[in-house]
Amino acid sequence: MLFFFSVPTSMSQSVWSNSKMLSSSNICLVGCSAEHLSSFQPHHVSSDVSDVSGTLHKDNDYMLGESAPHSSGEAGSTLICSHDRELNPARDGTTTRHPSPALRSCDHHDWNLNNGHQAKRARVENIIKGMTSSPAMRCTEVMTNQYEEKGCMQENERIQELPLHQQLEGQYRQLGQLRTKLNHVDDGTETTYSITEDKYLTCNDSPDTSPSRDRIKLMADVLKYELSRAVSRSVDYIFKSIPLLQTSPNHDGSVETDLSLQSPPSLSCFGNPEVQDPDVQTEALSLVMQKPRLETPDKLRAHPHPKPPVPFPVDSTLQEDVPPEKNQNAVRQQSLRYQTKLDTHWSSVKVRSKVNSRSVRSPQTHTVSVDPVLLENLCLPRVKIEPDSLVKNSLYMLNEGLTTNHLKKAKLMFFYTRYPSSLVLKMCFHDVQFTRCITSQLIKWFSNFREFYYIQMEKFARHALVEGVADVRGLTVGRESELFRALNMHYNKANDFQVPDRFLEVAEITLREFYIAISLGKDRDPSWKKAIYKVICKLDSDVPADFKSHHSG
DNA sequence: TCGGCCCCTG
DNA sequence: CAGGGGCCGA
Repeated sequence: MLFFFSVPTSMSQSVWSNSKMLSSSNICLVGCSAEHLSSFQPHHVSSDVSDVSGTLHKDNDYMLGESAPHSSGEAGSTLICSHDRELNPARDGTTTRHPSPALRSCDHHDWNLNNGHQAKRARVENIIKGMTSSPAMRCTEVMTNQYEEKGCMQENERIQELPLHQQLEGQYRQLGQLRTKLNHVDDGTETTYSITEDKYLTCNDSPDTSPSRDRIKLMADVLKYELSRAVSRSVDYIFKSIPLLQTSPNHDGSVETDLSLQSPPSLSCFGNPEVQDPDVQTEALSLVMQKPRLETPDKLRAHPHPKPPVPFPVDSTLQEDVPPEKNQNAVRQQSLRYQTKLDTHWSSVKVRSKVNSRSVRSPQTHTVSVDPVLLENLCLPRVKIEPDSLVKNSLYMLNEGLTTNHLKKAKLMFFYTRYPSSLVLKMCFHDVQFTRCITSQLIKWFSNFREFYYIQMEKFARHALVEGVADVRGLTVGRESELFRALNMHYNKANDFQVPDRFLEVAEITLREFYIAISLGKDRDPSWKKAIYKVICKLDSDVPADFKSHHSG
């Protein structure tokens, strides 16, 4: 049963600060179907549905009674607000990003640096700039770097003299070559680069069309790939160049290195707080950073890169002239070096607050002082390296961060659970190494999902009131309703997932809760939504076993 | 103090 | 979607 209690406004104003006052008016919607709410008519009720005692616990006990199958109720569903187009602001995803003027500025690199050290610095600066500039800029720079590495300078210069759209065309032609090269490199391996996915391979290269969304996607994917590689090289560079850069003998004959204090200007963002706010930089890095990507022996053989353009010191044991067996050992050894260094830092990392995120000089000798906050923000999972499995599946090992597939999966999970417990998250995302960073990101995702969900609910509820919907029974959520379409577009954009009926019921309940609350004028209370959250959090369903199986997507 | 959540902002 | 601030309960 659903009970309504009359609660003075003055009480509802303070319910969250004095939660015990309303403990007797606890309204439990567990097992409450939409029909219970359907009898509600705002003009008949002078009550308050606030139950705000306690917090929105995500304990599993709110699942009780929720796993029973529910009738769809679809037959009776009516189309609510379907005539209202302005409720749904354009979110069709067709927005085309206009080519940034930055696309033209490919020529700011000074690739004529006649000295290897300067070239390295220039390269690092370009990468850092690429991390902080616009996506289009980054993409162009990455592409530029790629082709300059391949001796395509002349082609780029020719392109830059063309009108903008022709520049893009030209770059896409080059992109096609890059794509071919990447496909060749990735032959026979299952990688995370969406560039190798079929749908991107179908990208046509018709020269007379403006840049299509597929092409932008393709560019973005190349960007991701290249950024990932570049950052990987950066980490490698840091680790490998520290002794070269900063080794200074101590009085006792030991060697002390400190990147944070003496890093070269081009690497200042990794440790020099005076040049760039470390938080800003780590923020940017956290968006693009993946685990240092180790190239497999196959890749190394298939990609005999010319040495000069490689800006970062390459482990000599990984050069292409090394026999494959040795390369495997080299990969293993390099991975172990990463692991050792990362573990060294992780074990000594004490999470510090933002205001204390400056690099600190390690008091120990024989250690390297890399800002632990940087490492923390890099979302570098602790790598458990199994030597035997390393060579077999190094790519899997390197792909422990959250991917777009994980995001898609999380969105689909939202159809079942709006407030997943960390246990559920761990069960459903068991293919990722759970660090605090990963956990926080997943929680944040669901927080964002809820935010969108409740915003839609409030919007449609308010519109129903404006439209003069007098009876809450007139508020239903069917698969054809605008509200469901908006939600489905957000969480199931590809529309390739059968949304459970239960979600429609929960959505309907939520919509009615908002409608009731607004009609009662409860939205004058700044915390009026919390009562609704309290109700909705009890309506989570169990996530199907499929989500807990071994494939993430 | 910490984690979780909401809210706001970009 | 991510970052950050504020709030609250454990």
